[in-house]
Amino acid sequence: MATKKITSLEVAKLAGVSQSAVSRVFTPGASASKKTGEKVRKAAMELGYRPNVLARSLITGRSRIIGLVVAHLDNYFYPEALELISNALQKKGYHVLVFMASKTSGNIDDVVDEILDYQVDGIILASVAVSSKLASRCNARGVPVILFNRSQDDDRFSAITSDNILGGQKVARFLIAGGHKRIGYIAGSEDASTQRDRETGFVEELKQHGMSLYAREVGNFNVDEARQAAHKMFSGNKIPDAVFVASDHMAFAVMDVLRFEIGLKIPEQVSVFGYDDVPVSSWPAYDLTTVRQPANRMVAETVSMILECIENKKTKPRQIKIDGPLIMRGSTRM
Amino acid sequence: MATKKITSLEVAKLAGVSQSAVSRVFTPGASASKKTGEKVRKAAMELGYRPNVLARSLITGRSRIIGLVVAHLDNYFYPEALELISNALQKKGYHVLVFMASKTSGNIDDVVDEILDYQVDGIILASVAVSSKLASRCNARGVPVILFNRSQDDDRFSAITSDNILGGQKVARFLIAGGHKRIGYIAGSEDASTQRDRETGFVEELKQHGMSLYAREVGNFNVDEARQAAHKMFSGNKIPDAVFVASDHMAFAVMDVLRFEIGLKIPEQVSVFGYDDVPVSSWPAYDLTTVRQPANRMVAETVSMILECIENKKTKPRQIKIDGPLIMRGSTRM
DNA sequence: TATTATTTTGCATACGATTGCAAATATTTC
DNA sequence: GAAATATTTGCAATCGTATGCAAAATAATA
Repeated sequence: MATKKITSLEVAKLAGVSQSAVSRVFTPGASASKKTGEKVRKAAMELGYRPNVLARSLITGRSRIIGLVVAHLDNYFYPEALELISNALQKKGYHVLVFMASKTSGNIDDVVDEILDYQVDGIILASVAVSSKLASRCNARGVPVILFNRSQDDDRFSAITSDNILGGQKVARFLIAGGHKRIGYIAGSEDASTQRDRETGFVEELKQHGMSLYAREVGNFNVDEARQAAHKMFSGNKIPDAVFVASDHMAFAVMDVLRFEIGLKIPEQVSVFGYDDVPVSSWPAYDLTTVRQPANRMVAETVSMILECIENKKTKPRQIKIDGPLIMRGSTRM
Repeated sequence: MATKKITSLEVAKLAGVSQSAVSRVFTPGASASKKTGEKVRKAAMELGYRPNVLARSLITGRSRIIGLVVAHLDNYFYPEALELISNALQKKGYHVLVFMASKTSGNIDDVVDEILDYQVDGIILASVAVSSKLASRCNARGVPVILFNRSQDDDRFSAITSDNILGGQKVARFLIAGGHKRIGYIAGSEDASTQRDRETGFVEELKQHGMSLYAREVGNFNVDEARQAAHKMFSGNKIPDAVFVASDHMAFAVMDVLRFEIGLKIPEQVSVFGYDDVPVSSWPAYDLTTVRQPANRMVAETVSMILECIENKKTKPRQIKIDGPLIMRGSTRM
């Protein structure tokens, strides 16, 4: 097998120019005459030459790689986000190095270290929390970090989320307007900002109307735990007439338990409200009323923010909240 | 902002050794005395030094990056596979650079060129077909390419799939044994090997029993088209009593149409059979009988295969088919 | 202790590109 | 056509690390 590497030097020889000329032809914005441009391009084509991105990165200090840490790929909000992020970055000439945080959840810091080893130009953390040690390490290296769908008090990071507090409020208003009197809540992971904000907005709006949570269980953004939570919440004789579930993904499990195990009619006996608006929510089998997290806008903000930080190192971190609409479907009565 | 890069040279100075010593300490299998090892590690820790993977790759010629091209992330088989692949490779010290093929479907070749620019050690193509031009380009560079969940006649690639022909056969046998007389099929993309094989096995087994397809429509592995296909297949007065859908993802759409738009009972009036066994299939709302694609075993084979190819360049490409069990649930009558 | 075998270490080069600088060309202006 | 300006080009250094080679240090053997 002819595993020879084609370098710019060989192209240069064939084209009868210097190696630097070849480099310039392939470097946007460098000066090269039309004539050499053609000669070089022809020779490159002939040899199948393409610049070595790694070598280029070494000298420019920019790898055009973005590290993406993602957990919870089982929540279908994330595959969608991943696809959007990757596509958007690809369009800007960047590429995504993925790191899974799910199985290695304990040691996010190690994961980030590995990412930094690749000299990434930036890091996107999707639904992942970060230690402050790690924060300063990234800061020291001048690598911008953006939190996606998670926020954090640490103001060294930018964070893009939907407006979870407002979302929670909207859900409360909607359920109250629908005449529900016994409203339950199934929480996500207590340490997630999304969980906290959704619950805060929800509970405070209930309070505004002189109400409070009728029941509360924790599902940890996990299908099995959500299932158990539903069982607990609906096993006694004092059951809610509505339940707000902190994510669609959990809401599906809850609906299944209510319908097929407890035997309750949705929405006649219980209204179920989700959060995310993943594709499955619109499928007739669930037809779940939910709050849309506008993935495309969140991704657009994330990408433009990280590129801005890369271009201009002194960009101040910002926290962006994007409002998402209520999507009314059949799992709630009005 | 103290954006200074810590290089091996600085560590060397602090530790009072040569730069090569530092390099050796961080290169597994290189000779360094215990004493210098300690000195270097201490200095490195103090400065927060970590080797630059890119610089290392430049000289070793191995980047420890695997390029992964993936389409159809909306089919939940793939997020799962992606997670498994990434985790498995991470464990072996490799990392995954993702490329989306969905939106840029026309120009897979360009995508692969971009991948090669990063000097990846190998490429995994998930449900993506490849031109032979591209094949030879990868071959010329000595970069192994593995097809995941897709096979191809071109014997320059290894391919890992489930045993789709056998799977199709099993489905046919099961449906026949269940006493179904009018059996329909909703196909995936005609150009996908998975689609072809599933259909081939299915139809041939029907033939073995003196039967043939009662109806056939194409869903192209796409929810909307599957929906339309279901409408077409079940709109006349000659409707099937069973339908095999080439993927779970499409099968959900078909079930929704049958139940909520046509008004048929599953499985009393129609049996629905899927393929993949994605997590949603086991959810009670669908409870879909299906053929499991053993993602974990497929991934294990894929990863060990690609690592083998990387270690030993002259490994011959192989086509591996992995048998998957029938998962019997409530969407089919026996 | 002297001698040989083994490890460890530093020097210098290489990987494949980019880029500042100065020389060489090409272009414009008078 | 000569002088002044602008553009192209090649040379050489550089990015941060790995590694062959020979010298130095250490360990093993007699």
